Amino acid sequence: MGKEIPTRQEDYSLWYNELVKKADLAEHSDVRGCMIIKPYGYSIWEKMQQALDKMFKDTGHSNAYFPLFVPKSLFEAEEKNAEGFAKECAIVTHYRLKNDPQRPGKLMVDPEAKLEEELVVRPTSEAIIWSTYKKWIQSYRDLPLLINQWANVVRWEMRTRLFLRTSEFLWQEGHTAHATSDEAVKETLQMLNVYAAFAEEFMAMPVIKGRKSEGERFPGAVDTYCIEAMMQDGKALQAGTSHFLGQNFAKAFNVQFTSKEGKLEHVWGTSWGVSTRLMGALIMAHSDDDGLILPPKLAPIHVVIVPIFKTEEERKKISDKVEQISSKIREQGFTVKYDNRDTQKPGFKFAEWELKGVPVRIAIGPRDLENGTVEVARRDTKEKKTMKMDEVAESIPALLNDIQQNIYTRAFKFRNDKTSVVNTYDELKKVLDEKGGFVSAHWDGTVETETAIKEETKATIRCIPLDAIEESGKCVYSGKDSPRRVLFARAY
RNA sequence: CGGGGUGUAGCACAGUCCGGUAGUGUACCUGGUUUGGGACCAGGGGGUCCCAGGUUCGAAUCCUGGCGCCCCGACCA
Repeated sequence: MGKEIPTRQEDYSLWYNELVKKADLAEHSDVRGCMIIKPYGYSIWEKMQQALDKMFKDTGHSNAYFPLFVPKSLFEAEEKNAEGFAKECAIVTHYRLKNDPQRPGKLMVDPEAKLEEELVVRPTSEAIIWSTYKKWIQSYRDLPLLINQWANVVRWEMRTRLFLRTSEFLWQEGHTAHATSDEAVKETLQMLNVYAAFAEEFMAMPVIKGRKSEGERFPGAVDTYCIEAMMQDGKALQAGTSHFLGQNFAKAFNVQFTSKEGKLEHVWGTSWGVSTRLMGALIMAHSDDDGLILPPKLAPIHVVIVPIFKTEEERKKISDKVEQISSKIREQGFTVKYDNRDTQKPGFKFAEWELKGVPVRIAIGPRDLENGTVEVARRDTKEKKTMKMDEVAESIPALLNDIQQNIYTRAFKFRNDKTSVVNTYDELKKVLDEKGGFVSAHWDGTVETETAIKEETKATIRCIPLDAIEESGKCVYSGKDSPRRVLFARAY
């Protein structure tokens, strides 16, 4: 990229778009607000999927798939949910096109093929899934029902941004049903913890676990929990949510079961999801002015090997050595890319793989052949060192581990630096304007105060941290009593 | 939907005020020299100048009307 990470919001947006494009991750589609995820970008998403999917299975969940279309009447059943999404729904009204008599060779919607009932393209699947759960659940023996779906959803947002907010996006949505409220709450928190663990261990991105305020709650949920991350421009990003639905959907869709005691009761629900937005989080959490930096645990390519050669003979000699090194690295469970293209120069390749965020690069040239060495460069610090050729392969696991740790620590420090504690409204405004980041402040717990602060400062309550200390204070806005601090930030 | 910007080669842009039939960089192709941090030289291919209509001998350029995209806002579990 060759530029400093910009601080102005507008410049940061352009910088972000350029990075996404140059690192070969994704591009805007000609289709309104949609995104084309390119093979390299998709391979990172696949790594995320694999890691998450394993965590879901380890906690007892199974995958299933439900329809893309939700009949409008089903969609309406849970009123708050329907209302919350109504403004951003794509709707199918017809099922056929026909030749346009006015314009030869063109097609038009066949007015005779109007659907009796419109189909909503799912913005989320609660409705279609709970209408199915009604059929699947009769007895406490059918519970808990622990299901996850990998799918695409459509939300017709006013304004879109690559990965962070697109009209169509890929995600996973878990939907569970339980016999008791306690069990459902436990599930909600368990999945929140799964998300936090994924963000921290795999994405090397520290997150704050918390509960959403009433104003930010998922429509139809009793309680919404989230993980919040801090991006390098000082804005917060909601990286995942887990909802305790109470009996709202069970009642809306009449999902009842007979308990051990023989009583008919409504089940208790949860839903939780993360999306390709995590890709945006990954990019904005770690990139530098040379491009993307990938945590080794999500990198599709762990090590890239670049040969430096003048003659065909040299290339062959290097290739033989590379063969030995890369097979030793692969044996340890890592992926190696040998970039032996003779169409690009080494310097070009160095820059290209750095842009794509490959954690480790090994360069081998004639000088190394002579000395029995290689040059090893790490992406996170751009540090280079010369190593013995026959020792490099076994040093890789520790190096990758170190990179994973280092970028986590770096992001953690950054977030801490960007977290402020304030006690007055003036301080809150000042910090938001000058420093950004999370601001910890007392809040009286009312929607009115939250809305007023949002309107005046553009900052929202990101969450009420789960580990917030109980301390009595005065709301920075209203001066009323507050039992604990909450986190404010401007957010994506 | 408001404010601002923009639409010309795959990409990034100049040319538009002042009308004369399209250019630069990069990428691409060919040949040669190169190769330890984004190579160099020479040659070459590539365009409905967003769309529609109008003015004019002649429109990328002027006029009218559409549309798209970008950034900021509004919106955003």
